[in-house]
Amino acid sequence: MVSKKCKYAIKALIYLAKNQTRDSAIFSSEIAFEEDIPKKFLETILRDLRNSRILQSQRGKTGGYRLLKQPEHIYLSEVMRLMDGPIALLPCVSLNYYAPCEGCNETLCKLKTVFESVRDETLSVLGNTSIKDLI
Amino acid sequence: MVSKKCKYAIKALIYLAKNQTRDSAIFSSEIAFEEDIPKKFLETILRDLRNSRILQSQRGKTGGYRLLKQPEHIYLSEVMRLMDGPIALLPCVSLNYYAPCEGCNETLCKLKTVFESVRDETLSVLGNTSIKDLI
DNA sequence: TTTAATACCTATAAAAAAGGTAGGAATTGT
DNA sequence: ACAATTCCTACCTTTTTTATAGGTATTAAA
Repeated sequence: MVSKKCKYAIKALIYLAKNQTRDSAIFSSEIAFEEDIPKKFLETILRDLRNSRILQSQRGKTGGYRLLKQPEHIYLSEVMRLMDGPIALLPCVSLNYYAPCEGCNETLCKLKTVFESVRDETLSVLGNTSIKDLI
Repeated sequence: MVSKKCKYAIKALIYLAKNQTRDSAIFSSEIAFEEDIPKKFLETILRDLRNSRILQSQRGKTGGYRLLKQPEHIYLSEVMRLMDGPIALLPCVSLNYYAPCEGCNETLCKLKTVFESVRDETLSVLGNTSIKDLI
């Protein structure tokens, strides 16, 4: 399941994308109020998005957040990986968070090929859907 | 991610399928030992599988477990739903565990259609892979 | 230079879920 | 009667999720 944190991140990104044309940066408090997201929780989410160069931030009295990447280049797969970790359902088939299965012969394990298929099908959707598509 | 509980269930089912031809039922202790699954934990898993008519059990000294459904009719989607709940990544697109999204207009929400696609693609794999396919 | 409003940072905490155990009751073939 | 099993309820521990508290650093404007 997609976590609340991840849903909040997507909502915030959509909000920022819709209000991109504004002159000033957008306060986290505004996003929190408009999208009904706990303020302090949202701050940690926006910081993560800034750290991975999806947003840029400005400090001080007239500070706030802006998109750094354009909405059409922010894919759901990227946001979900950032917030929730792997897309894959097994660590041993994860592209970005690979970890070996304990006590399972990967060359013989037939589960592996099944969950590689699931991963590929899932990524073909999430890797082709951007924030722009959600507006 | 698939939980350990679910992996244990799949392993146990594969073990039972491989040893189907035996005269006697198979002890949970044997499965636990052979597949390296905590014994007491496995008992609760086998009970769930029996309650949903995938296994049948026999009590007493010569008791044990047997498959009730044939391996080719036990699909991963069924086992995963039983162990981990919904396949879908959002409650509002779950076929078997539907729950409305709070504070999200479902008719307008574009996330919904995206995650319906993910669900359908995932089910097309998991709903067509049986325990027999994993042996 | 003060002030006020913001982003930023670290630590903490409450709630839920995952993973597993304990102890014994009920059942059944020998 | 006995031994070995399934079955059942309750509990426990650790990890993850979902936040909150309290303050520091930064910046524009008064």
